[in-house]
Amino acid sequence: MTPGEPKFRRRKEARPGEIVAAALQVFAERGFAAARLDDIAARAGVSKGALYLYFETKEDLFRAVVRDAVAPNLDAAAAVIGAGAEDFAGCVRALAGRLSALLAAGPFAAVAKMVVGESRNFPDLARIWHDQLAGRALALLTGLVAHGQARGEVRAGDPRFYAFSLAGPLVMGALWREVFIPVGAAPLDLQALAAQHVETVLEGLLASRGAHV
Amino acid sequence: MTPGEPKFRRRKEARPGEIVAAALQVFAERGFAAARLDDIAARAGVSKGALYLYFETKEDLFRAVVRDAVAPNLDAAAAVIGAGAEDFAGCVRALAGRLSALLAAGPFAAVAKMVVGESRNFPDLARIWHDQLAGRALALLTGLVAHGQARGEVRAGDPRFYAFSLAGPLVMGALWREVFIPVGAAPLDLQALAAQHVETVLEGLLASRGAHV
Amino acid sequence: MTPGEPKFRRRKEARPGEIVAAALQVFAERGFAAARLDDIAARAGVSKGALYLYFETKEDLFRAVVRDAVAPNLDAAAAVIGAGAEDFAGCVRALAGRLSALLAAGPFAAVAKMVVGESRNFPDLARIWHDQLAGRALALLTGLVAHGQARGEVRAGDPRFYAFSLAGPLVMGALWREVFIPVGAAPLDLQALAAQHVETVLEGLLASRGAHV
Amino acid sequence: MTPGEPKFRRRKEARPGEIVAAALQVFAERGFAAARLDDIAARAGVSKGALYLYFETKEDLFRAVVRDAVAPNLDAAAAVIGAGAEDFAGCVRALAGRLSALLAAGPFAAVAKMVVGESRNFPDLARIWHDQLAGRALALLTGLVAHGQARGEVRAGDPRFYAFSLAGPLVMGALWREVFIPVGAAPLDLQALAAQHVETVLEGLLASRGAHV
DNA sequence: TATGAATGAGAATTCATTCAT
DNA sequence: CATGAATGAATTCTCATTCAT
Repeated sequence: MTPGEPKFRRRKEARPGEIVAAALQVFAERGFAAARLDDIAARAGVSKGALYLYFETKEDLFRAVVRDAVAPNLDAAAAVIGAGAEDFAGCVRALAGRLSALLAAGPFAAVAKMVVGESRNFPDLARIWHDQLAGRALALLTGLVAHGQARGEVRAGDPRFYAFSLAGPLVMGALWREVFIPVGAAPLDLQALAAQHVETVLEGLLASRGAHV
Repeated sequence: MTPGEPKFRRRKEARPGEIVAAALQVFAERGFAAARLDDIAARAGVSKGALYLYFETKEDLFRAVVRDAVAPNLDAAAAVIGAGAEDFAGCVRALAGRLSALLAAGPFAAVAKMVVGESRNFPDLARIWHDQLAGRALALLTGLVAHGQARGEVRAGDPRFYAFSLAGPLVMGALWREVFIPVGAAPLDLQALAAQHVETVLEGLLASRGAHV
Repeated sequence: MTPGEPKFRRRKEARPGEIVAAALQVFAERGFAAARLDDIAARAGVSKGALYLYFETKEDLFRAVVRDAVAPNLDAAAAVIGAGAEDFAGCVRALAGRLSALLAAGPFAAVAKMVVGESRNFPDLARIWHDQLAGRALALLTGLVAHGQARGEVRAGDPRFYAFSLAGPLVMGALWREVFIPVGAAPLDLQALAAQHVETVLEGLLASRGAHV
Repeated sequence: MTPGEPKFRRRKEARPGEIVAAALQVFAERGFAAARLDDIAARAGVSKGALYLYFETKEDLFRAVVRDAVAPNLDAAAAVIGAGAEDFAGCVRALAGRLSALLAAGPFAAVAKMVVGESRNFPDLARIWHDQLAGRALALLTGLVAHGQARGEVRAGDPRFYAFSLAGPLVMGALWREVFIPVGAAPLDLQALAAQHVETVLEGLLASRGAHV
């Protein structure tokens, strides 16, 4: 539109990323079916036809969005795994900090919302999300707990359930923000929630216990 | 067939309910936009036109589905509130049992998935869901915690965060089942998860604490 | 348009035929790819969407057009076969008369043009056309010739080639009319052509031969 | 690669011809509308943009293809005309041989198929085809017959119809090959067909006649 | 000349909604 | 009340054409 700007920006390399970024916004706002390719193209600053230079179909673009959201977070998760040399409590505290930072900052929660909403229509995406991210993270936590149990640091019990006890409030908090804040719910500080939750789940809610500390 | 003897005459009062039930299934499977009124009508055993005798638009039907899922659970929640005369731990244990039973049995989790997926397209539904159900339940829990703190039963801390600590694993578990079980994830026993989680969050994960008990 | 006419003509039985007839016109004029569903719908007096109540896709409609053109002519061909009790020359004369009448009257030539033009894009249609019509007719002629040879009525030679000698001028004439008359070529009386051709091919062009008769 | 040594430098004069040759293939396979310029460019080994250096539009390219197929055959036809000094039967035999050779070898039949299929969309091409080729050839044959009649070599009758009797089987044979052989029809030897047909049409099919020879 | 990324008008297809019956 | 044929606006996707490089 601006006369100074070139009509054809010759940058094939940058385009897919720009399009995926625009698509993420629109898909997160509208969901897959209600998102219009027109809107995505407009937000990416390209024509509708240009989308098809980089992605075969709307579904293909959707997959790219989810995959692009998965990949970087895989690295983050791996980094946390690598740092797992500490004792159980320390490890859990570190994890909670990083995870809540991730959830609060990135498009992570938005993509999760999409995956939840479209899991039946795109089972392979749900599978990717599970196999690459959610399932892997849960397995990591489960292993951490089991390891702690083996070392006598953690009390007996189903370690997978403990993983839900550890992660659930953060997941719920992230979705809560995504879903209810836009319609007027009270703000929610994910990192503060994470910090308090970790101590809670480690030490217990009951005061009688806390008194012993 | 015989005019005089309407053996299987469908009572018109039942129709809306049948349609809402059919719509719940289809909406839960496909999401709002991808759900076809043809399918809903077919599953309800009525003609497509008949839908419009009871609901103005597709959106109207969707709202009815969500509202119908909210209403009965409001009563259930109220019942739990009424039973809140016990001590904090007992009250939490009772709540967890009932809530996990609700989540495991009803269409609750499926509707939650829809609300999550369509929260941006139907902000008023997200608002209803929040104001009538999720927010109310969270406030109930928050109040319970605050009451426990006032009585010295619960340690210090942000009671709203504690509410997330209490409810999050159940919410995450319910969505997990809804999203990942259909694509091959390991089964998840929500009630067992609830039972263990309650003890965990009350007593703490750490073995050193448990020893004091 | 006329106020007296009902907006919704409730005649599910008649519609497919009307649509196929309209489609035949448009496909014959434009070819498959260049034909617009809008035009077909308009010519059939229905909305674009109505097309999809009766035909899955544009291809499906095209196939229906070709098939509908084949079926009735099969009966006509069968009738000619059934009348094969006479001597060779009489049989050929009868065939030529009926065939030229068919070609001159029906949508036969127009459909043939379509099949020719789209044979690579719709090989199955070319196959149907061959197996049900063209190949069958050629085989009929070939058999007729062979029978005549066996009875000593027809001179030696490849009977299939003779079949081309018999039918070719009619086929060429039909396509000629279809292709060149619209662009200003001189008119062509197919039936007169058929009548003269039959005598020609039976008796020979050469005058010296004719003198012997 | 080395600027000084253009080993495989494509001569620009050859380009249009290469493009037309590629376009002929694609148009013959797909028809005009279904042919994609991408495919033509790829088959010609040039970029899509390069097409527009030589041809204004897709239609323009299509016209070039048809015209290029017409031109050389005009010369061949003229040569046959020039050789018309012989008697009628000899002239016809010579024509049949050359014509069948042309049809069997070149892209003639494929282009004819295109012209048939697109005659309504490109009436000027049908006109060119008629005025330059088909009509001219038919007129040549008609004149030949009339000449033969004037010399008492050919029996009475409409000479134009006789031209169809002479050419029709070859035309039908050529289209038959083009349309039905690709879908599994029995092979067809055009030259043998031509050879037998000429004798047939000259002498007559009937054995009683042949006996007089 | 030559390229190929980008455009955008155009076409097929879908589906919520209407309405004559 | 109930039906389901019909509608047509909306959306995805294609591809001839352009133009900065």
